[in-house]
Amino acid sequence: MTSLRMTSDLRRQLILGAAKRCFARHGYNGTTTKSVAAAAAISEALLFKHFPSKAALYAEILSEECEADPELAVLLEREPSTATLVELIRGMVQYFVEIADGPDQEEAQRLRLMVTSHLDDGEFARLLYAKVEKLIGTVFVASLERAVAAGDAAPPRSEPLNLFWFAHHTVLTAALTRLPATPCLAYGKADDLERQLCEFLLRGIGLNDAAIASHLGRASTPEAKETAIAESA
Amino acid sequence: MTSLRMTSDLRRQLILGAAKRCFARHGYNGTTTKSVAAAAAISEALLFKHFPSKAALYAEILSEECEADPELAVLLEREPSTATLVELIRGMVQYFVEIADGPDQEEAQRLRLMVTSHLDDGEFARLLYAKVEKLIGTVFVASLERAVAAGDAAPPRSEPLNLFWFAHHTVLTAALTRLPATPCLAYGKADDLERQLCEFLLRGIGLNDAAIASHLGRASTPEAKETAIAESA
DNA sequence: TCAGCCTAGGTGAGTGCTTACTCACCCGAT
DNA sequence: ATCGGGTGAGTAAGCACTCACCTAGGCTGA
Repeated sequence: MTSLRMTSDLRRQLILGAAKRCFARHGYNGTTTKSVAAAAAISEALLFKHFPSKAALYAEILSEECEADPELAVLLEREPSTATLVELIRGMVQYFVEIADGPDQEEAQRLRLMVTSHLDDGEFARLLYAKVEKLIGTVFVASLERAVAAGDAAPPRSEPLNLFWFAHHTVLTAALTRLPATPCLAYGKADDLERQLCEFLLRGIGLNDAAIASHLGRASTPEAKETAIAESA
Repeated sequence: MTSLRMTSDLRRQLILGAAKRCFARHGYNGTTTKSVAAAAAISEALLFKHFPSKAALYAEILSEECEADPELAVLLEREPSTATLVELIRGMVQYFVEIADGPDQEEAQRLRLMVTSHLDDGEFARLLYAKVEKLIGTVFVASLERAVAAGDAAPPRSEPLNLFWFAHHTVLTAALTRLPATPCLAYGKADDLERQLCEFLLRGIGLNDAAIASHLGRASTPEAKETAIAESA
């Protein structure tokens, strides 16, 4: 094994990256420290110089994975409105639908960790749900209120935040079905799965068809998105 | 280890039951043949007299788990209608919501197997999805058509079957969040989570609020269900 | 009737292999 | 010369799986 010398911090990051890939693909029990060391192109001994145990390595990955997406922050800044609500759902759908065919599989790993947490004690999932709720929940609820006030949506008879979670649930499983090499569901070979999901979710949330059509019809390109944002202000 | 003598078939079933519990709770890699033997109150050697390998035991559980629910068959017999559609969704929601606090945890095990399959090669999930589609899909699509014809639902702009899967996705994750000992989401401490889910899903499918209110408002007891069925005929 | 044995349910004590983890040691740069 | 990055060769425990053996009972045949 001939590997270059490097700083401790960089090595740590390389190990974490390799371990993340391994744990996400094979789960905690299905991953061996030997395979992680091989993926990081180092010896097993060096791995244990950086992390005291396999469990500690796993725990560090989980806590690191809790950090928020920077691109999400953009949505937070937006004025609450029907357009923001639609954009929020569309962004969520897009994110989850594209998880499977992401190039680096990083988002797929996050999904795998999230799901395995549900099968375990659920602690990681609770942490992540809480973070998402703090980040997106408020924008969602405020935007829904505005949409109701503007006559774009029916007043919700449910806890508004739950509507967000229901939508989240839908796209999470949709992404899950596309995780294996051969997808679990074909969705009628739909090429516009994204649009179908958006319509379903927005209807479920309570938006009327006119609002959905007007806000969802356009804005498929970033430029168009900007236009929609400008119009909504 | 003092265990009674018994027939080979009965012993097989006891082992399968114990193994199902183990695999569902800890996954394939997390389950040891020793723990399965202990759960079945027999020696490990006897286990291997009945099943040639751990993998074969797991495979048999998966194929056995593919069998359909008998109670589902009732819904198949019903005349397609808006009421049937609502009942279908309500039944599905009820089934998934009650998974977590089922007494024997048998349904929770099925959910766990289903989800772990998605993280693996997805083969078991594909089988089960295909079976569900054959059983419920036709009734769902036919009922949705009737609902549209009756003016209860907007004509779907999506593949109708996908609407069913979207609804299925939602409740699947909802059940998943309630699988750990402490639920991953509180849903605003909702006691009427079932109703909120039904409304969200039926709206998403395209039913108008009047139809939802009239079909969902009543029929919370079996007797009322019968009434609704009779009225829908 | 009953010794004798034969079979099928059942097990304790392993087998070889893999796992997480350790330790004595190496080497290049300061 | 020393110190931190790096390793080969372990170790003890745990894994899936096996084998020689045990024992209760049913069925012979004399």
